[in-house]
Amino acid sequence: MALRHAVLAALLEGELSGYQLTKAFDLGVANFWYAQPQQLYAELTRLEKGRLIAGREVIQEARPNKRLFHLTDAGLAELEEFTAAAAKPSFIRDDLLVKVQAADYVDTEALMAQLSERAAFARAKIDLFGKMLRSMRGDRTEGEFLRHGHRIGPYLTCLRGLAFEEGNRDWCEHTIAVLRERQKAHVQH
Amino acid sequence: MALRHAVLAALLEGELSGYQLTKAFDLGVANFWYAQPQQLYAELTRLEKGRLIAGREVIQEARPNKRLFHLTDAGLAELEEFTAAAAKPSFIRDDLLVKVQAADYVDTEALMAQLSERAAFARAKIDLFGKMLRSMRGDRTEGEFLRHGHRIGPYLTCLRGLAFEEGNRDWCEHTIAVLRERQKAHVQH
DNA sequence: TAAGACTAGTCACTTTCATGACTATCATGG
DNA sequence: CCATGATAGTCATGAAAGTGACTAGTCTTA
Repeated sequence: MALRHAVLAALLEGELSGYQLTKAFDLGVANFWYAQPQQLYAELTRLEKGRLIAGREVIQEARPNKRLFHLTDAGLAELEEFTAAAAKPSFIRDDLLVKVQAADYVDTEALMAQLSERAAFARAKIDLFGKMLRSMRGDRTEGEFLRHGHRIGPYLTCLRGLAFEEGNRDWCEHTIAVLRERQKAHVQH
Repeated sequence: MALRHAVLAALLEGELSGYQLTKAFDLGVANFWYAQPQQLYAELTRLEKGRLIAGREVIQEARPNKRLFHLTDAGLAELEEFTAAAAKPSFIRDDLLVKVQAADYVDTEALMAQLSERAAFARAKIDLFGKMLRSMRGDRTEGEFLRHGHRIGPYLTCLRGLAFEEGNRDWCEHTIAVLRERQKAHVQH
């Protein structure tokens, strides 16, 4: 029951089609969850059956018809219940960390390539988050916006995403530097 | 195929029993993955069947007998192959972020309680990581250790875990402060 | 003007993860 | 001397997440 609530939270923004949701959850734009189209469509079906969301069909001319979903009262209640329930601690769970854990025993070259790829990915997301934050707060300062803005949830999660990716970038760069220096030292012997 | 490689990477440390592994992966001590005992035992069984690890029984007097596992050559090869393969990007996936995303619509009191619980948890882990790092590097400085230490993988992943938890702590505290100030402002109207 | 990307979604299937309940024995504290 | 808690695991089952393959029309651009 996890993606479930992420979808409900996303629908707080207003009406969204399944396809729009996939855009948000897909390429990592959603900074608080991630899921693939198939999972989202399946979840939407389940949620609609449970009457936590309701959809209405929109007939379109130039492109396929779509269904726009919105939260029902029951859906909002469910989300509130979920928020009140105790959260389990979260952990990093990342292939790349497993690989670095094994760094002393495996091919360093391949590992460094992956670390720099990840660093590049992180930089791209940092960029994206910066733009999203700016667009959410408009011409107000961050402090101003957080004090008086009317919808700060997405802004706050975006801030976490930003910090997380900055952490990724810094760690990847640092790790690369360490591995490179050891490589150099090793060659000299 | 993810826990699988995390277990292999953990066994690089040397021989470990299933029970010792659970201690490492359990309460979040392992900074690069997390799993419950049942999953680990199941994974160990699978890995042994696939001959990626091998176990030997140790008969004990005062406590139950145990099986110590170690990597086989095939296991090391598998780990190397895994490390060379492209890593998929990782995402934060956290209940708490979903809840904050909904912050504008749900009970703030309960949410703040969870945020401060999480902050406390993060502080505890920061402490733990600090101790682990110190014990790994001994009396050397970090730079010294990273240049010349003979096993730096766990140290590097530990650094990522530390930074992650510092990020959690800071974000939780900041978010609490923001929510509290809004609450205050709201009451005054 | 054909290839490729975008909108909009579905079906079937597998792999992973998580949970609860259970069995033993021994050591320690109150 | 009895209740915890640590050591060392096992079994069964359910929930969640991930993957591949597909349909079908439209818009863009090289």
